[in-house]
Formats: sequence, C-alpha cells, structure tokens
Amino acid sequence: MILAIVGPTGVGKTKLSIELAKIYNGEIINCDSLQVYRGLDVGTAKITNQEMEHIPHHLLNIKNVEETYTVFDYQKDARECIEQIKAKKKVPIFVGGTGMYLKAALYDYRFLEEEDTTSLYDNLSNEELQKRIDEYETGIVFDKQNRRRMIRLLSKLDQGFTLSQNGFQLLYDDVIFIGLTIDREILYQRIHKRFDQMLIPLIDEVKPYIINGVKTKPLMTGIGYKEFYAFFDNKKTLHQVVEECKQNSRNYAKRQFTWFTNQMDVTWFEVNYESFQETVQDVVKYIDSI
RNA sequence: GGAGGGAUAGCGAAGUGGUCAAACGCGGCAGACUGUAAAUCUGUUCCUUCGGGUUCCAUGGUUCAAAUCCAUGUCCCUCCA
Repeated sequence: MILAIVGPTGVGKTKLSIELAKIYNGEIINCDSLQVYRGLDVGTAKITNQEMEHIPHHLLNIKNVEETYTVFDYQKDARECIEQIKAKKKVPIFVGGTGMYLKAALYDYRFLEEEDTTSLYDNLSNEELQKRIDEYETGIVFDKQNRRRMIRLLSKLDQGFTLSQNGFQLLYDDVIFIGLTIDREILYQRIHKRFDQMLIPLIDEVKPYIINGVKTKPLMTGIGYKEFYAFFDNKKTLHQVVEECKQNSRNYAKRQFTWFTNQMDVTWFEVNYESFQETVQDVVKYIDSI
C-alpha cells in the first residue's frame, strides 16, 4: 500500500499524515516543492520535529536554497524512497501539495535526459518560438502564449527527441489517494489566520536572505518569500505585502484543487476541525474498506 | 458662503451623440499542465428560457439615436472665504 495525502495549502494534510503513519506503520515522503529546502520553515508551514512524533520523514530539508531541485530530481528520489520504505515492510505516505511532483513520482512520467539549453532561446519572440516548433510538424498541441513551455518543447525537439505520450499509467497498483477538502471560505479564513500568526517569525526567516541578496529559485518563487523583496526595497508597505501573500495563497489553493480533482483519482474527505479524530476515522474506514 | 472638479459593471479606470453591454487593469470563477510547478499559461466575468431584457448617481428634457448634450436635485473631492 502507498498512501498519498493531497489537498490545498492549509487544510491539515500534515496533521493527518502523522495520524495515518502511526496507524499504518508508515514513513512520510514529503511532496512539497519548497519543503525540500532547508531554512524555509515558517513560510512553508513545515512540520516541526516535535510534531513529527518520531515518524521518519523523507525528502524534507534535503537541499540548500542555493541548490536547484526540480521534478526530475524529485521523481528519482521519491521512487527510491518508496523502495526503501517498502523494503522495511512499512507504508510510504506521500504528503504535500505539489501535484506535479506526486504525479511524476507515481505515474509513468518519463522525463528526457536532455540538456538544459533553454537559455539559448531567450532572444526569440513568442511568434518565432511558435514558428520553429511548427516547423517540426509534430502535431503536438501547445500553448502559444506560454513562453516557458514553448522553450522547453523546442529545446527537446532541437535535441532530436521524439515526444511520445506517457504519464497516464500508475506505476504502483496499490496507491490510495486521500484528498482533504473544506468549504472554500473556511479554507481561506484558515489561510489568512495562519499567515497572520506566522508573520513575525516569517519576517525573521526571510530577512537574512533578502539582505544578503539571495535570489535563488525557491525564494523568488515561493509564496511568503518572493513578496517580501518589495517590502525590504521600500517599494511596498508591509500591509500590501501581507495582502499579496494571502491572495497568492488563495489562488494557489485554487490551483491545487484544480490539479488534484482533474489529474488524479482522489477520494475527498471534508475535514472536521472541531473533531479532527473523526476525519481521521473516516479516512481509516475508507482505507480499510479497500 | 464663493469657485472649480467628479459620480461608469465587485473595485480601479477609459469612453464625451450612433460601430457601447461599455476598452484596459485588478479581483472573482473555471481550466491547462511531462525538468522553475508555491511556477507558467488560458478562458470567462450585468441578467437571460439565448429570442431577448435591463444598465453608466436620480428625475425630467433635447434628439431618429444619449454613458455621452441641457435642466434640476443628491452625494463626494479640491481651492478661496
């Protein structure tokens, strides 16, 4: 059995993961693209050592913010974790909101051993990129506005790869997708509240990076991090930044719902915050019924 | 009290007689996703039984035709007292 706990930011995935790990003798595999980084704790709402309750966690705090880590790396690492955990006769439990990481790990997503040549295309306009892709006559449907994706695609074509369809098959036949959900308004309130509570420690966490001019990928893309650069540059007020963080979090949560409902076969459970144990029991009942 | 400026869709803001259900931005909603994925991008956003209906502060007027012109009123802003 492999468990995958998914859902939007702030629903309570972490809490559930510990409960399930205890019940099913599991080990947790982080599936959050930012929690892999050391030092990004507050802003990513990373689990604390105490909260872990001695449950082993994998792919958490494995990189420095200066290091680059992508789906490609995650796929390899996560699959290795699955094997290790299974070898111990324990249950791998994926927890996190990065849908694509999960899908790459569990499905037959095949990434190409390509060179990263994307920088070669910087000076081409979108129209030129589109034209060059069309010249290959692959019949591939692609988003003509999405520059980043077009560059990636063209880069592959230029390196002589023929692209085939894959990524629809689960590699493991015993995966159970557990989705945690809650009314949108309530979720947003939780997100806001959580952010307000983390604000002070978050500033302490972000400030050193910004002051030292660290502008690596996780800091420039992570919600709760990227927004603060404008504040320390005196371009925005703290209030503006806070609102921006909250809004980005809300939009992110929405995108997560979209991904998990449309990309995977998730069974959803509405969280009961008054009595979380009930939610846990509902999930356990479901898992045991399979 | 006097002089100006303004009221446009959820918000901001264009439009100053017809081609306006009204540009654009934000927000909202929905979606895509194969090496930056907390990223990147797309669609949609007055109501509708899809025939049409009702809008641009209010009321009245001019006109074949008004968000656009006129009158009055209401509210807001700036300046002078």
